[in-house]
Amino acid sequence: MDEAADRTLPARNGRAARVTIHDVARASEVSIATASKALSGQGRMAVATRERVKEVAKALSFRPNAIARALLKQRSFTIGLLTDDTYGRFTLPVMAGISEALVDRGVSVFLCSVERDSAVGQSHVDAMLEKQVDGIIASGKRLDRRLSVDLSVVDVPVVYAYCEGPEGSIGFVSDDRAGACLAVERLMALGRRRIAHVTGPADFAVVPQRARGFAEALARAGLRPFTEHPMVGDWSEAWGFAAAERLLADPAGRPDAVFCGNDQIARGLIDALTLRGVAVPGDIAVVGFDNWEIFAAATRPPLTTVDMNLKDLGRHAGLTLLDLVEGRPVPPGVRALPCRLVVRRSCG
Amino acid sequence: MDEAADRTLPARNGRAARVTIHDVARASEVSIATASKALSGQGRMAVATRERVKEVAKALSFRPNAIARALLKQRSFTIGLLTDDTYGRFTLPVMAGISEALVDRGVSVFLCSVERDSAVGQSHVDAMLEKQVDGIIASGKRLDRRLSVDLSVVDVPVVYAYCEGPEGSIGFVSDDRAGACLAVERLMALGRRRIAHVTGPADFAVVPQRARGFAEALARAGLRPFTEHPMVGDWSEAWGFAAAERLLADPAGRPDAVFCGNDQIARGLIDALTLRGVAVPGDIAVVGFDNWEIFAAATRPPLTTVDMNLKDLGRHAGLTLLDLVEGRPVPPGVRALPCRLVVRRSCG
DNA sequence: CTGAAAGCGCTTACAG
DNA sequence: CTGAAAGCGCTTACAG
Repeated sequence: MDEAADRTLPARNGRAARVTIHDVARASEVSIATASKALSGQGRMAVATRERVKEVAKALSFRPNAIARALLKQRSFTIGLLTDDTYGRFTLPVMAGISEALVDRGVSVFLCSVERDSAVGQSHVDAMLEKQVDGIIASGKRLDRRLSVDLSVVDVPVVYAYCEGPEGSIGFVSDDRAGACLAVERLMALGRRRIAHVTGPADFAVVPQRARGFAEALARAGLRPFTEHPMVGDWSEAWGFAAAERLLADPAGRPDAVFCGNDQIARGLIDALTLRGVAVPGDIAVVGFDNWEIFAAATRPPLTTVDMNLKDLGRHAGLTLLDLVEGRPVPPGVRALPCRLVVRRSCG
Repeated sequence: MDEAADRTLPARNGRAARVTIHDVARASEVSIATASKALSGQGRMAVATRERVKEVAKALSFRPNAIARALLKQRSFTIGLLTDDTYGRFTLPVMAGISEALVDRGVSVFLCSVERDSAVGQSHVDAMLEKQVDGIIASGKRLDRRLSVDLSVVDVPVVYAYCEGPEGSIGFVSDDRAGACLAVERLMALGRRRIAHVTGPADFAVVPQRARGFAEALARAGLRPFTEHPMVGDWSEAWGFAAAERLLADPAGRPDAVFCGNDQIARGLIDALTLRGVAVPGDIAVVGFDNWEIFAAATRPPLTTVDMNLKDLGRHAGLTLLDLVEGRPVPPGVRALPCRLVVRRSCG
């Protein structure tokens, strides 16, 4: 054993050769089959032998070669994560949730960004499949967009996270309609009755969803929206700023609250209100959507906003993919996961 | 061949069995050795045979098993990317650059976030090593912080990207001093002479670096800083806002330009100036640092700022790791990569 | 020009 | 209780 522990390892390309189960077996004076059984904890064997092998393995800093195991077991304990939003704000928490859920079960995550060019994206998917990923998670920055790569023919399980998938696939999205209800219910609970909705471009699926939650929550309370239709613009601070000015200019009177389609719009709107001497939340309460900390916390006053729980969404996607990989049945369909309201000072 | 192409593949766990080089060989009526040689493009062989094998492989959608190859070649074409900044703004472009540089060479990237808890982080590193990564890139959100895991004993090459490494390691950082010079030179070229520096906490390494660039550029032009010492606060809009008010209140007169330590500070400062009726860039020109689009482009007026070229930094780190993996010598040391100035309207 | 054999590092029935 | 053998899918000398 001592001899084994300090024998000089043969050089390999300038680096120390890895120590294999062969080395462990030799130093423990057992066969590699026995060494394997001892280390895996499987089967019955003399306790003394098992302990001895384990000690030797430790002394040699033996690290089992997962590649060899994967080849044998036809399971790599590796998944692929595709995203078309490397810079973005949405995929990041989703990724973190996926990673967190899987890394605990010994599964590692290949990250791969598929951008506009679908040929490049497809070749990345091919690379993942060659590396024998056990499954793939497709994630994106828009609920209503597909990735540019075709995953329908892939022969491993696929789960979609914050991303549109084909008919009959398994996916997770945030329940933006219900999230919008939370926001509006909060405003109403504070006594606000003249509530406007300033939001993003109507061709984003989330826009009508959030607008529906807004309208439904008001309707349940017997209220009508402050403007007949939601005020639609782009997702920018500039639009929020402009929307505020439009609202203030209306001779028909002002709203006492605004539910914004995202935090940037809310930020711009609050800035404009402040510049015009309108108190937030005193005169007009504001709620945003996204809980993008860097905006929500920096707004003056800090912004109450809807958080989509994207990390949780990622966790669900990861665990569900694991179910599929391990053969547990999962019914197809898209699950909408709940949002939560994060209360800060902008709504009183 | 036809028979092979449409034979039903044996089921494997409910899914289609993967087609192996065995299947290709059988359908092409050659040995697997020949099939391998045909597909790899290596060695001399009858052109007709090679073509036939290739066609069969295509017809069968043969996808070589990279795991088997990795086991044999002792090279996984996989690297590990560690970061302690899953949510953050810095690691993202770095990651994208790494990925981009490596994916083209057939190398896939395991993403792994190591947070506070170093025990968990270490176990992630172990998982990567068991999966036989060819090398590791450590990246972070601060140039002057180490990751919580110890990589000095790891037996694969390691490169540090926007992250502090141990003595004698190989790393890449941005040249913030030179970046600051760019900013100040621009302001001086526009005729500004009374230039202040409002920056972040002095215990961030980048703060003295940027301050040094600021001071050096001024000194070269025979100018002195508007305030004797840089104005130090935190990295927030709120601090920028407060700093503006302090500058305006000074009876000794106003600066005609401010170089800010980051874009958030610049944003807050510009907001405050605008509120007080000071024209940007007319009365006071402003330059930021980071080029965080979501701030820099949304500022009114849009912000001129220093971009650290982080994607490029990631690309360098990736390619350098590849050099090490493939045995090309790389001298140790930290390389500071150039920044670039992105000109928008805030500096005229 | 083509194929049989050995082997990468491991696990798993099966025999002794 | 322990070990010999087969095999995961591939590549690479080497022999024919």
